[in-house]
Amino acid sequence: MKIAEVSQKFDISADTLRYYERIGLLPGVNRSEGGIRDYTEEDCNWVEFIKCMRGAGLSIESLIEYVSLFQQGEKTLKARKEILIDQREELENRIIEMQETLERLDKKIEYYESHLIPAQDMLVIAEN
Amino acid sequence: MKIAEVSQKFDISADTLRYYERIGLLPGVNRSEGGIRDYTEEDCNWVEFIKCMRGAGLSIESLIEYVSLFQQGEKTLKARKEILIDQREELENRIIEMQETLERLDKKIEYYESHLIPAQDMLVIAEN
DNA sequence: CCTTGACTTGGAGTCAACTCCAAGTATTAT
DNA sequence: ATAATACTTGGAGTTGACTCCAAGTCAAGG
Repeated sequence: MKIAEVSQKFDISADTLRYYERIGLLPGVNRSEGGIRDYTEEDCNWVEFIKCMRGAGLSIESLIEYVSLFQQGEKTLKARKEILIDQREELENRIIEMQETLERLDKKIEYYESHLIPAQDMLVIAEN
Repeated sequence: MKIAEVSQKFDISADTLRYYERIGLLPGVNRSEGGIRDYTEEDCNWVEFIKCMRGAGLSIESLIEYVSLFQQGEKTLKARKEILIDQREELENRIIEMQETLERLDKKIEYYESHLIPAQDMLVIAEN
């Protein structure tokens, strides 16, 4: 699969794909004789995985580390698992924080919904 | 309240507070005769609010718009409510996406937990 | 009054994560 | 074979959100 197809399939710009490769996040992509990238099925899986994890806010740094350990084989199973657990924890915390903020927004919207907000109560809207 | 206190109270650097003021996210902070910032209770509420919303990933741009409408008074109630609803929606979508990723991470961790991963199954870990 | 430390400004610098560019090479359609 | 299109590279530029800096002003203690 050429870069343009991968780009379209996963809605990631070709520049970003090349960038990921450059920084070691997507290593070992095969090339044709002419030097043109040819993504395997496995490469595509990684692309999809990275896109998903980046979408959830995992840092590129931690993903590079994960991928790099992966490439070093079975002896890194433990370290890889630890990264996953760490990142899982951080993600969960972010989600919890965001849910609290969501609830806060809901309350604010309720205030606005009840058309009962005189100017002097505006402060309350900001506070809550 | 002086900037250093506000900075400490909300764990936001004084530079960031000044930056927020400059870009119109935290307008109308009072000054002493000498020109030194003196945050009111209401200013502090805004600081806290902004910190919370930024923490959940709302863009500074949308927050500036909200604050700016707020300052224009009651006639902007509808527009403000719309911003809140839009942002709430986006936030919810992000949360949902992140929860899916959390579940995916959990599955991956489970794989690692069951010490049954031979080298040729590594692909599966990447895929799932 | 003088020193010390906190505050002020405008503007420059940093960081992560892309995104774009120019010059060149490869592939494909005619 | 040639033109048009897609790909390559290294490196520069951009964006959002800060973060730092220098030079100057202000305020509190001795």
